[in-house]
Amino acid sequence: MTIDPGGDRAPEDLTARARIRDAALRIFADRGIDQATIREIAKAAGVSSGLVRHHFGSKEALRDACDAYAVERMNQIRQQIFTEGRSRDQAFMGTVHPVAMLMQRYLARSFLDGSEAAAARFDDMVRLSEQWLTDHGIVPRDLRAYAAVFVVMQMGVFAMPEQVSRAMGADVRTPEGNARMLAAMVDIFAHPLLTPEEAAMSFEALDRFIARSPEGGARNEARPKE
Amino acid sequence: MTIDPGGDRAPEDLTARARIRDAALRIFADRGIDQATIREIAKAAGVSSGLVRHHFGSKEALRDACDAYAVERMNQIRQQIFTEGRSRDQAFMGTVHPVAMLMQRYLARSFLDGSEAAAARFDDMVRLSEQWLTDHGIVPRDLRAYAAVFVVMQMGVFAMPEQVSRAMGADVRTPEGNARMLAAMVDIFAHPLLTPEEAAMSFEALDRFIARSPEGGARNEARPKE
DNA sequence: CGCGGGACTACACACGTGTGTAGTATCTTG
DNA sequence: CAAGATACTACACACGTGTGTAGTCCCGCG
Repeated sequence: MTIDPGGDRAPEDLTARARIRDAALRIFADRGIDQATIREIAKAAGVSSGLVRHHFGSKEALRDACDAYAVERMNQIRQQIFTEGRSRDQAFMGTVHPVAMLMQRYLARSFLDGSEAAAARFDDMVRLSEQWLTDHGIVPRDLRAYAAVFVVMQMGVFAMPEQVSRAMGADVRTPEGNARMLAAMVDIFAHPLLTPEEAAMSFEALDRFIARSPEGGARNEARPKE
Repeated sequence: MTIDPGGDRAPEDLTARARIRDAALRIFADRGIDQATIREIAKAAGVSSGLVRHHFGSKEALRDACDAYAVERMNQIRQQIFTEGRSRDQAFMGTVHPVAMLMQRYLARSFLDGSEAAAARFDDMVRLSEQWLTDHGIVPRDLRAYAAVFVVMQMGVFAMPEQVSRAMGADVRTPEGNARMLAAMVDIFAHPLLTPEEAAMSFEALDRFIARSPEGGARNEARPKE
């Protein structure tokens, strides 16, 4: 099953440029950005490889276009869910949207590969997480590290869909499999996994390492790129 | 700072074969397996590229050797920590060991890239997680999905060290930065992030999707490859 | 000493890659 | 209609890759 990043439009109705971008987004998300080839994308879009270059200039520029489009689509979906008054469960329901699923996988790949745009996007997500945590009255020992780890944990789930699918016995790239995976995430975050005693012992041991470092103790220095 | 996968031995004391394997492990973990090149590994090991082939036959075989060595080293470390009677916090303290840090990053890359050995290793970790959860008296709604997601979440942290480091403002590839990151993980798992009401609403919404699928409801079918 | 085998290197090959270029079709617009 | 731009293709180039091959060095052993 292939997901159309454009939504409900039929592929033949799209311009070649849009078809290329959609194919790139999907293949980038599936194979990883470095592994994907221009020719493969062109073939999937039903055009020549030269046309990809004609429209986007380079692979890097094509990736930038995908980044921008992914962010735009995610914002659209967020907006749509929000204005539909589904704010109760927006955080998780948004991710079962087929297009959102694809975008999440694309973004995860983007984080893995690394780029300026990806870094900026990641920092956005960390900021959003910090806000969410603060709004929920959660006050971690180390807010920034907490939020950063929180984000990578969530994205890790979208970064290794094959492993999760095989272990679960259901394809997480389908809405149903994805929903089941998300339900497991909710379950994880709904209950504590460590007893206070276990956590205290781990903290004590880990703090010894952190304190040993000259920089490890500093926690609230200026954010890189605010 | 580069970590020596072999431990405390000086690089010049190792055989060329071991130096190649160590260099491969480190470069695979840093760049990703597909991105790493034989020539780069050879250069890092101080040998010719032909020697890599002479000793390992192919890149895939080199990777297999790294897989086997990573598992072996991880078991050694686990054993060591266990026999030292540090079982209280073994789960997290083991991962601050410099070699263990590297192996975790290697394994994460391995999961991302995908291979038979990686899949088997992942399934091992899922099984271990299921056991750990059961031993801790945690009974999730969907044990297999829960354990699978739990594993990818943890590995996701090791898969995107650059993103976490930048957001945290400290390199998680150092023992201190890693310890700080792990402390954040402990903090996340020590307290619930969702209220029972929030979790219930999310479950209700997600279950609608799961129930819609013919396969989504089945959860305890035979494990693939037990 | 002789010599055989493993460690090791230098070099070449085939291939896939992103990119460049020239040319053709198709659409737009005055 | 004319003509210029735009969409699009086919083909070639330079380069890095994993892999193959021939040859050299060196150590152990009869």
